[in-house]
Parts: sequence; structure tokens; C-alpha cells
Amino acid sequence: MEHTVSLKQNHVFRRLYAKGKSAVNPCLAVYCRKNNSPRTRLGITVGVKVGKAVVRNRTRRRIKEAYRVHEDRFLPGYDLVVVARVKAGHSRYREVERSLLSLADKLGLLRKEET
RNA sequence: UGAGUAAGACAGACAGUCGCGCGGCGACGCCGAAAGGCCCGCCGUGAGGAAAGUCCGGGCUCCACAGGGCAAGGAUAACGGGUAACGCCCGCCGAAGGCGACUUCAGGAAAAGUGCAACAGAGAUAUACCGCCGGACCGGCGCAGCCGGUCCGGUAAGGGUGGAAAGGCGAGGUAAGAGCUCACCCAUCGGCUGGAAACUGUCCGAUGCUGUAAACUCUAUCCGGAGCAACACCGUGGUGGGGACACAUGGCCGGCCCGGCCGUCCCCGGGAGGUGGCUGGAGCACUCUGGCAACAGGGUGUCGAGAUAGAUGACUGUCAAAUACAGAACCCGGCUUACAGUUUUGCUCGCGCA
RNA sequence: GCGGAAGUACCCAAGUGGCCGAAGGGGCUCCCCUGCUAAGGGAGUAGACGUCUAAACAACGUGCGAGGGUUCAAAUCCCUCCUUCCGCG
Repeated sequence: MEHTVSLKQNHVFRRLYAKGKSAVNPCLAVYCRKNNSPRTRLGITVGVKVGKAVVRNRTRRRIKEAYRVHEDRFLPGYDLVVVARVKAGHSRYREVERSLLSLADKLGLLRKEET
């Protein structure tokens, strides 16, 4: 992914949960905050409650894929954290993709000329 | 053809587009003193039968001991074999279940010793409560007898209790009884037969013993502890300890005094982070020889993940359908548990036909 | 990834082979105290599920995370599994 690096440090996650803007639906929760750099940093969290290791891995890959396919529609320069909720573990890919886009739209992360 | 039983195999495939980890090769550009890194392209490769639970056994690393023995603690348990090792596997014996193929079993010792066995019951590892029998005494009556009572003794056949009551059943025997004696049966031990052994038997003799060792214990064998977050190396800033030099200028807080803090170099130590450990091994495939088998030995071929917030995903088409349990994290050998569907082979029982 | 601990009524829990549905406390109900409430004091109660019953009591059966095993007898001893919690850079 060209303009995106992955977000790894635990303290950055905590800062977003405390201070970032958020949007939620039954499938996902998204937190975001400007980071004053040209790049977007993306973190994905899949908790133990979602399922066993295979389910968690599959969920994380689907979220990553949904972001990758639509990367050019996102505005750069944000820290993003996507949290998978229990429903995401047994949802199809299309549902995950749709809820990611609708939450991003709610937070104003998408370019206006698209859609 | 139906039901069953045992042992295996597979764990979606193929084509196309986009995307990811690792390795190799190539080259334009960028960064860097260099080593090299970033970016791009091509090629190769990329989760399991259980990767799981972490229940056993080993390799490897560090710590301890560096020789041997004993004790403590733990583990295992018919017998023979296999293995690097095992609590695993194979064969075999015994017991239990099934018409059968076959399955299951912590399956040593209770006659070395100790403990425990509630309640019930007369009595629980040894017992006379009732009963039965004999004797003595007393009382009654229709008086060589019978009935009742007390005491002494014999008896484990009968009673009910219990998970378990002193081998079972029949006959003899006796005052009444008793393996007291006899026949048959059962169990244990010893001899003999067969077997490498556990064990076995139309054999002989002796004995007749409650259960529990997943209670302590005894016998035999084995075991030092911790774990790749082990361990080794590099290590900015800050800070601690030690040493050398300097010791009074200077700087900071402050209007000033008093007061407080601050040097340079080397060594030790080492939190963040990084590198190694990190995958070629009791390896895999085919085949030959030995063995009932587990397995061992030989030959030929082959290299099949190595991440570090953690690489396999998404879409389209075809196959009737693509759906089970489920994700490597140092590596192997097992065990246990979860599991949709497809399929191979051997065997058993039943039905039909020839 | 590795190591360790626990699981008993609604909650906290005692019980380590036998009279154990299982001590005790909180809880719940009633009374006293108070103008009212809380706190405090006193008395009492069921303790989970099923069968039986109109309902309740009594009785019987099952039940101490789940399933097996040892034993005459298991909350207790042994094995396997499940869940929860803690520690290790």
C-alpha cells in the first residue's frame, strides 16, 4: 500500500481510544485522528472475543483487504484504528467492506469527488 | 447386497485479475564515506492432521554438581521385544464384553508390617444374641416322664444384617454339630508337562486365607533444575558504581549575600531497540533384504515456511456442492481432545442367486 | 510462546473417604429502635432441579465445573476435558 504504514505501538492505540473521533456499527468500530504527516497509519485490532486464531486472522485480513482496495478514496494524513467487533468474525467480506466505507464516510475521511 | 469391525489415504481442484512474507537474479533512480539500504521487475517458494491441549519423552542452551553411594520427593508396573528415549508402539498371556470379526483393562505384592471398613447386625477378622444339644439345681403336674426357670459347658447346621459372616453341595458321622471323614467342584501354593517368559493342563501333593495398595507401605526400574520470553552479541540518550586528570576559574537558580547544582576521559553494568539462536533433520519419496509385527539395515532420488503486532486474502468462471475441526513461532517422537465430506483394503455376521 | 493456581446454594465461602443438601456469614421475611430512612438489636425461613400434589410439606431420585474410573461407599482419591484468574520480555 503506497501511502500507508502499519501502526504498531500500544501507546498510539491508547491515544486514539482516548482522544480520537470514533464511529461504530455492529460489525466494526473506527477511531481516527490527524497525525501531521503525509502518510496514513493504519492499526487493526481483533480481540479474543471475536473467535479463535483462524477466525481472528481471517477477519484481520479482510479488513486489510477492504482498506487496500479502496485506499485511494481515503484522505491521507490520519492515524486510523479499526476494531473488529464480534459480528465481524462471522460476516462475509462484502459486509465488512460496506461497513468500513460507511463508517469512514461518517467521519469525513473520504474524498468528496468520489462516490 | 445389507449390517458391522479393523487399518489407512485425501482435507477442494483448475484457470484468470489484484495483493502479501521469505530466498535468488537483474537493472534505472534515490540515500550513504563505505558496507549496504529503499524502490522496480522476473523466477522460485509459502501452515496442519491435528499446527490445538501442553499430558509424557528427547535434542539444544544456561545454572548446579563435576567420582560413587544413601536418604527425601516424583514417575512407571503381567511377560517378551522395538526405540535416541518414553507413561509410546508391536507381539503374546490373563480378565471382562460381543453370535462373530474384534474391542477394553493403572493388569506387581494383601502369606513382611501398619491403617481403614460408617450405618445395620449377636458378631467385621474375630463373635454365642436367638436357636440346637448335654449336665447340675429349683418349681409345677395327671410324677422311671413332661413343662417352665436359673447356672455351667458344647456347637457355627438354621435366623436376620451387611459390599463382605470363615470354601460350595451331597453323604457319612454325632448328644447336637463341625473338612471331623469321603466323592465331586472351586481357589491359592509347590512339583511335573509344554513354552524364551508371563502362563498353561482330563496330572500329583499340600492348604482353605474378607476387601482396600487410584491408604501408608514393600519389590523392581528410571529421574539434578529451569526453559528460545533459554542463551550469546551490539547498544543512542539518561543514570548508578569504580579509577585517572583538574581543584579554581567558569556556568545555572537569584537583584545581591548565604545556599544548592554542574567537569573531561577510561572501565564495569545494562531498561528501549537491533542481530544471532532459526531450520538439512532420529528428514521426505520410491525400492530391496531381515522380522508375525513394531522396527532395523542397504540402494536411488530429493530439499518442502522461518515471520517478529506476526506473511495465504479478495473477486470471476467450471466441477452437484465447497461446507468440518482449525493457523507454524526453537526443533523432533508420542499421547489426548475436536472434526463436514469423499475414498481404498482386509475380515465377520446375515439375505439372495449359481 | 512458557510456567502456575482455582472451580461447592444468588454472593463470600468451611468441609480431605461414611450420620453431608452440605457448617458459617452476607442475603430474604417479620418485629424492635426512629418523625422517616440507613446503621444497630432480636426472631424466623427456603436453600438447585425433577417425580408426586390443585398448591405446599413429607418422601424418593439426580446433583459440589463436565465426563469416565478405583472403592461396599467419592465434594474428597486417580485420569481426560471445559471455564476463569495470576506470573514471565
